[in-house]
Amino acid sequence: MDWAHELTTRVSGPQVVNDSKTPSGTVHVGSLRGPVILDTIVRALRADGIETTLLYGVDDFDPMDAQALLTPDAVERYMGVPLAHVPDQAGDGHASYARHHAQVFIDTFAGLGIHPDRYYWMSEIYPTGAMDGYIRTALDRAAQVREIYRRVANVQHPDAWHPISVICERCGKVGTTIVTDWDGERAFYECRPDLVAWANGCGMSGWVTPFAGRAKLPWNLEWAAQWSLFGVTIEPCGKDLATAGGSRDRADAIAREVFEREPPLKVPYEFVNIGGRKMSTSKGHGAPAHQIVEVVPPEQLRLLFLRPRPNHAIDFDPDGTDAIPRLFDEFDRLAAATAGHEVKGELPAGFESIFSYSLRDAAADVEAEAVAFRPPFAHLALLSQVPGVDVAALVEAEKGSPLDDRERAIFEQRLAAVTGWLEAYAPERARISVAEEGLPPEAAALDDDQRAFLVALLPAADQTAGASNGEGWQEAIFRAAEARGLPAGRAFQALYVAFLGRQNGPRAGWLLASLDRAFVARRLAEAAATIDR
RNA sequence: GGGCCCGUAGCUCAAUGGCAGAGCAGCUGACUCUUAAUCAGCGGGUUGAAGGUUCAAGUCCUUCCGGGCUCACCA
Repeated sequence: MDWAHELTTRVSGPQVVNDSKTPSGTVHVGSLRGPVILDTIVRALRADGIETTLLYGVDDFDPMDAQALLTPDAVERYMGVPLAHVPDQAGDGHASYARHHAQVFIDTFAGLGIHPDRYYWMSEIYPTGAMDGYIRTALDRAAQVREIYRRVANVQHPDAWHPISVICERCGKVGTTIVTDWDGERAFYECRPDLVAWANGCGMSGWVTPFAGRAKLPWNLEWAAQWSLFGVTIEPCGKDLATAGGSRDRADAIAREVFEREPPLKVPYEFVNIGGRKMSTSKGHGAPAHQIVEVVPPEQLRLLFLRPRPNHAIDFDPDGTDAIPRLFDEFDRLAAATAGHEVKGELPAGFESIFSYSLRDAAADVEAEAVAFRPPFAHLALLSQVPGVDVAALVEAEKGSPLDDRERAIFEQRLAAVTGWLEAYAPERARISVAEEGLPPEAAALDDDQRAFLVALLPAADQTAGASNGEGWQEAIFRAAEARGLPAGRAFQALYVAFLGRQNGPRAGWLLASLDRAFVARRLAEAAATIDR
């Protein structure tokens, strides 16, 4: 967490933190690292008393370029059109395609406790004329812009190329137009059928005044213009943009040389890998991104993203591993430490900050959150697998007092996470299943004392006089073990082996209480009778 | 080809240039009511390799090996 506070020592005066995103498709979990870093920086700045504004841009004036997300009949008409001018394909009431997809990530951010002071929409900014000064400067200095592209990015545009994309007056596309002349007030553009492979221009050409929303700066220039327009002082960016000669380098050079303003402090960050590989929903790495959000609540997801330094790639492999339970455990450990409890092992520097920045609510009472009761994930996973058990009651029993409202919310969130984890990610060893078909082969290894114990337990399975609930069974188990002089641990082990085929399991009393009584009696007798070796 | 990151215990990761450490897993033991919990203890390393700087290198420099991501049209 030191990384965020280190950052605060490198700046002075009020800060404007900015990021932006093109609302062209769905949000995947890896793309949430940037926003979490952004939000963490803002919280750290404010914690150090630095006046900070968080801006988030919606680049909805960018051309539509994702064919797969358009209905087939809309492809020819809308590919290349500004996202804000494409109708909502989902037909669920949004004003445009851009509004629909932007809403998805705005909602996702809110779910993670990320609340920019202002979302700005480029489709609204351009028509106000706010960008006109930058458009004019860029066109006046077109030769300089071309030189920067060549020098910084090794991109050679034709001499007639100008850094502006006009929105075609006839077909409305912005991705297909090229400006080849500029007379100081008007730009000459052509809407070419073959300018880009993914969209077809209509062939229109003509002179147009490229202001007030009739044209759009290319991304690198638009980025630099945003910095000047909003006075941005800090802006993180992913490694795809941060690479040498990449988008950020070009925008930096344009900011300095064309718009004559020092670019904001750059915070490059690495991506998130699944099992050491690029995140993929189709390559069998087993971690469809949207599923992770269902299983990892906001606080744990924030922790995952903000704990490592931004320039470290995160390797997160939830599939068949205990990565998710450990994430919860680490969160709980940080909570305990923040609450002032003794915890095992070393604590990272600034662990209180890591904990408080992981909380969804930036204004949360950190102390109250830290002391709130949180049932351990793995334990909950076991309890939840025993049919007929009142998990909430057991959790309250563990706590020793009723859960308050906040604790109940945490519990329910965790129970949902546990359920999702068991369904989608949990390793086999975490799953409990009763061997209903027959006695597990492992029962052959039971010794005489254990068999005697099982016999002694038989009366508890009696239809009328037997144990009636989990607690009754639990008591019967201890009594039977004591009567045979068997240590409780070995008694429980005998039961787990007989019913689950494994050395351990969830609370045995409740497990047995959940099963059919005749079945329990039969199984106890079978296991007790097994011939040893 | 350019750039970035990584390589330290079985796994995930720490270590202002100053005695290589945690968590989890593992092993051993304790436990008459949370039994995958809890408590106590143990083992585990040529820090990818080679050179260099230094009183001192996991850390800084050079080269190499390996892994990964990313850019190279647009955004």
